[in-house]
Amino acid sequence: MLVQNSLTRRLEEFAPMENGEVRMYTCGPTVYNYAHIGNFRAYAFEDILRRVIEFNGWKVRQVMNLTDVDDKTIRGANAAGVALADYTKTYKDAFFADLKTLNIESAEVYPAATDHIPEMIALVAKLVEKGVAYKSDDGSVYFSVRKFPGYGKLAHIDFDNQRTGARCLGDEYDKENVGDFALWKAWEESDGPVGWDSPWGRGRPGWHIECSAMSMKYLGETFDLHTGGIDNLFPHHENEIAQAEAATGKPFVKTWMHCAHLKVNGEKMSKSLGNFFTLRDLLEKGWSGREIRYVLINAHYRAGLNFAFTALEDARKSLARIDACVEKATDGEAPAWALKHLDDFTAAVNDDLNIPRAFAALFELVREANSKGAEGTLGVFQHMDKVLGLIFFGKGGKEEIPAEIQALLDQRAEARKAKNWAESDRLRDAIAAAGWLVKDSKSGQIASRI
RNA sequence: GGUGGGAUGGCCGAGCGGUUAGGUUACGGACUGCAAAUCCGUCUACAGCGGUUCAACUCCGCUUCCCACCUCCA
Repeated sequence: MLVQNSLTRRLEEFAPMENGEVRMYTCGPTVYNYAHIGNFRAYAFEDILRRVIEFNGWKVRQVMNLTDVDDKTIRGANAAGVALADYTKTYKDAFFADLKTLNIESAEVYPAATDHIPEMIALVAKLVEKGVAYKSDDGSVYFSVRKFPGYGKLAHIDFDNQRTGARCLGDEYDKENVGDFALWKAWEESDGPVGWDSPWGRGRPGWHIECSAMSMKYLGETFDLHTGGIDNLFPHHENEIAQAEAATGKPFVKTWMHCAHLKVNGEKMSKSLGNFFTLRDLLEKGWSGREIRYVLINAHYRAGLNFAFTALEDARKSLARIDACVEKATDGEAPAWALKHLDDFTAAVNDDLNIPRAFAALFELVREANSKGAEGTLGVFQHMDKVLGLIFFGKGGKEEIPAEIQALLDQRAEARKAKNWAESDRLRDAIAAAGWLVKDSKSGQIASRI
């Protein structure tokens, strides 16, 4: 299995570091709102990643954090006048429901930041002890990036040659260096009831510290894989490395992977452009999780993905074609040509998760099964679906044919037997008007909901 | 200004120094009483301009445009 490591910017052979089990950390949602489809592109990518790892016969121990304390969650909770935990619970629940909708496999652990404050305080304390972090006058604790050689190795940024961005100049924090980031933030008026006691006074953790603390708690000080959206590469992941490695003196993560952003109709998704969609928005428009999943995974994860409604339409038709073929597929020994397509499929997913190429192999299988017969191909479809997770997922079981439709079908069968084509066509139109499509096959009429 | 990633046929979207990606659409054919489905075929695709090469969509340079990151957005 070959994957691109963001750390080296190279394709590398990937295998578990120990015991055939991959320890993987994926940055999860900040639960202050319903997640949008751009967020879900990242989770879908991570789902594909873990499925391909499993496809290769390895086990996965995945940890996905829930950021339930930060500026946005605090602001939202205080504005709504509810406790932080109550406020975030709504969005935690929604997030898990959405993962189910998209058939994203569950991680083994979903640690919430607020359940791990002691671990974070301990890590910050260790960094202070080691002299790479300092307390400022306002009671916040900052990480001193100058004290960590190699800061910038993930983002490949040379900080000695960086000009100070305009955004930093107005910074009111009491930092020694503009690049220093908060490990612990002193309590402020706007935090309201949110806060925890610490050796540095009341406050709350900085954003980055939760991932370092929780990943090491559940996966160890060095683990296999860490992923997220490309925007997390810097500063978030860079800072995670700094925190973890400065504390332990050991390499934090072997392989980092990042997926590109999603655009909508060629533009950046934003509320002002009116092209901002949550998963729920799309479901309301009548698209299924299965169709959305198809669009989200049918582009290489490192390439920008253009989310368009025409792509959803294409997905719907493509899935219908797959369904029709799978319907005919049977158990038994797979023909050689089907196994050839499975080989192509396997090679594609192991080549840095090339899912579009994997789909091509799937469609070659469909086409050949349609022309040569689908006997014995079921197992191949099932095998491919271990990675894709949409061939057998959410197909929407066959709808029961209502009695009045069945009556029309029976009449039509009679008319056809008598070769009364005019009557047959009239009945077909009548059935269509009632919302059902009739197809005539060798084995008789097949009716399906339009 | 710095850094990174892009521009592929009507649309979506892979890819490689020379051989069909795939999906979807449109058109034609086979099949069908007619449809539908299915199969087969077709549509001067590689942003522009130079260069390297026997050969470039694929490598190099320049130009145009797009996206991302540059200190808490997947």
